[in-house]
Amino acid sequence: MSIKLPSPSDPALLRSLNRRTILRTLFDSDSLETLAGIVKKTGVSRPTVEASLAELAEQKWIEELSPDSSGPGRLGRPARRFRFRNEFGILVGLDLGIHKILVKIADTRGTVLHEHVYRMDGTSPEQLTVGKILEEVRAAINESGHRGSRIWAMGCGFPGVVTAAGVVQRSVVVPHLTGVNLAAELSEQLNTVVLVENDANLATLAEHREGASHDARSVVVVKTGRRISSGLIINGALLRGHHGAAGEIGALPILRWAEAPKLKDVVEYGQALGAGLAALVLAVDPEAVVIQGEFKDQEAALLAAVRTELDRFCIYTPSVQVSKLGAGAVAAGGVHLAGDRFRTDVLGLSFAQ
Amino acid sequence: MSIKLPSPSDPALLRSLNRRTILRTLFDSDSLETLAGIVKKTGVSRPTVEASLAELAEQKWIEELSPDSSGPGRLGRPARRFRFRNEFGILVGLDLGIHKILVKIADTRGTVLHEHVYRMDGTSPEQLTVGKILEEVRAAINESGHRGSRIWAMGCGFPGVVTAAGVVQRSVVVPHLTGVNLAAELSEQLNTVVLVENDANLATLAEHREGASHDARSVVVVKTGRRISSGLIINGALLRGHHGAAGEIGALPILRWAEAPKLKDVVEYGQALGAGLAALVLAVDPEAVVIQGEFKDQEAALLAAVRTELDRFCIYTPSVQVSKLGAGAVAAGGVHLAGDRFRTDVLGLSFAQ
DNA sequence: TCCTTTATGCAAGGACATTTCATAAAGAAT
DNA sequence: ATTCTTTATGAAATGTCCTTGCATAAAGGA
Repeated sequence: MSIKLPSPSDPALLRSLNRRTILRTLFDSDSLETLAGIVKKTGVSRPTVEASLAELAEQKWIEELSPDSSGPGRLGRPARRFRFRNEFGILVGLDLGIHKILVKIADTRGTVLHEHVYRMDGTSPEQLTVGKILEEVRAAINESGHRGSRIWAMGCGFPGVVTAAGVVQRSVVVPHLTGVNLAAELSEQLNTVVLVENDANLATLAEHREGASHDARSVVVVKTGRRISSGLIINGALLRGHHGAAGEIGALPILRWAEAPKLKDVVEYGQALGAGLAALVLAVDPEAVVIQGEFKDQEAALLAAVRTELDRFCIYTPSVQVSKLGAGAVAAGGVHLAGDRFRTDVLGLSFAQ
Repeated sequence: MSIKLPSPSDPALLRSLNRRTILRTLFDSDSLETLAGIVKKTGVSRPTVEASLAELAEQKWIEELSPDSSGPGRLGRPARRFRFRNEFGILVGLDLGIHKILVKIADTRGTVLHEHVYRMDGTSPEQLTVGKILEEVRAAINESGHRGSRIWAMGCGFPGVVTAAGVVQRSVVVPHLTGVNLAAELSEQLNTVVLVENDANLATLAEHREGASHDARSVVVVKTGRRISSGLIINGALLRGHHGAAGEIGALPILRWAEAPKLKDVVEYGQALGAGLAALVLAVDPEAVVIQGEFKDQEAALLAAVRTELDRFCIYTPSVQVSKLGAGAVAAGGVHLAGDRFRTDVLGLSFAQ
């Protein structure tokens, strides 16, 4: 699936590296790029850029558009223009739960093109099967008009502990899936890379990429509700933990009593939350803390209570915010996970210094 | 200081990359390597290896030894033999405290060649100045017989919070150094890269590299004593935190009361420690927990108490051990930090897939 | 002394990248 | 309409680096 690089002993490595650089330049650029523009941006010589563009166009990664000579101050011979074909394949983000299966279809840049949801009443968790998941994913793809498109990667949020390989280790809400290799089964049927991750962790990833803590290097995200859990971003990357169980702080007594919060007690709740988080904040020293949950007009009071408590215990109190992401956070995180994989595989990581 | 790589548009990149591969092969190999052996190991063609070896020898990174034809089953023309000149420069590890300044001098592989200690009674912390530090480091280098050698990097453990750039942010034990840019001042005088890090964090690094949790991907290390603090290894790397204050869990009430533990109360102490660590273990899901401190024959009782408490709260209880590293842990961590920098700069990171 | 084995020396050939000079296509000026 | 200026493309020459393949060197064993 991933695109391999030749070894350093093969001169073809240079061509591959340059092709990547150029593809990445087009990927990163919102507007169109001209040949001469790429030469200037990358510092690579024109003949090389030209050859790479030809190869990339042949492989359908990019396409050449007709030259544009319109516009006022445009002097000289019109430049050849190119664009990244972000519709070349798709990414899938998936939120698996007992109340809904939510599927997001995105282009390779991560822009969501279509959303599809299948709702359940939550009383029959055994409805959630590999077959049902496949059915809804395929329905979503068909609705989006991408039947037959290549799926570059799929990121799935699952309510439970999942190993790095994608095997369900344990789940309180859907115990019948324990032991199932979700990643392998979905991967085989959909013929793509499937990444399965704890749902709270995926929501954390979404928070980091497009939410309140956008681009902070290290973030603690706390999900409140029936059960409290958390997720950690460390150095810009999601922390999975040794068993894939990082973030499961719901078992803590200090936080457990606060289940099912009443809005009247929001200050008390905030105090408990702050005290519970203090250990984590002191240990990790994050840049930001984000709280996910429904607080309506009590938001300010909650934040104040949490901040006060953190101030009491911590050396450095991070920024504390309430999440603005809604019910689509987990699936959005799935799209990000898939997009990360796509960029790693296809565009390559930054060059090792 | 660091060795830069040409851009991918320069064919010389290949040569640099191959030179690195070959240098790393010699660095990683304990015994001597022959030319033909390197060819087989790396897969690079012989003429290329030959050219790279010649360049590396010219730059004094490696040296050629006389061919060795002795030995029983050694048939054929004797191979040319090469070795990495691990004495080409040195690494320095430093432990700065109010009771001692400990300096470790190591070769570029991280093997400690010499230790030097300057003891203080702890009552006059203002003794610890940049000038005094320099004096002891220079004394250590001279004693080790490496006067004039190039220092590739120095890693310093400091009792306080230090920014990533090396500026002392706060320190309870040596408050007079607050605001001092330790890294910059030492770097200028010693003409080398200086990395300053919290001392507990450096001890954590040492624990990860040569201690009880050797090579675990994620580790929580707890330092007990007058003041409790911790360090985290995440994905094999030390967690600094946004302000460089990661691990300062000593401010927690649940842990604070346990200061100055009496050995009689070791079970009670272990329970408090386990309860305090539970939040961290649940959040991070580490592979191992290591406890540093003096417990003598009470060790087993302490471990049992901590484990019991962790079992009560956690989903997955990590392995819990007591540290075997002694008073030299911080300086050892400094050597590792310096060694990491050396390997990154000189040998390069693994090639980005 | 000759054969086998292991290793080095050297030349030929191919892939890439860069620089340089010539040509093409547009707007602006005469 | 023609010419000039600007911007961009086309194509050839040159050099670096790597690999393959053949010849040579240096050891032990028969």
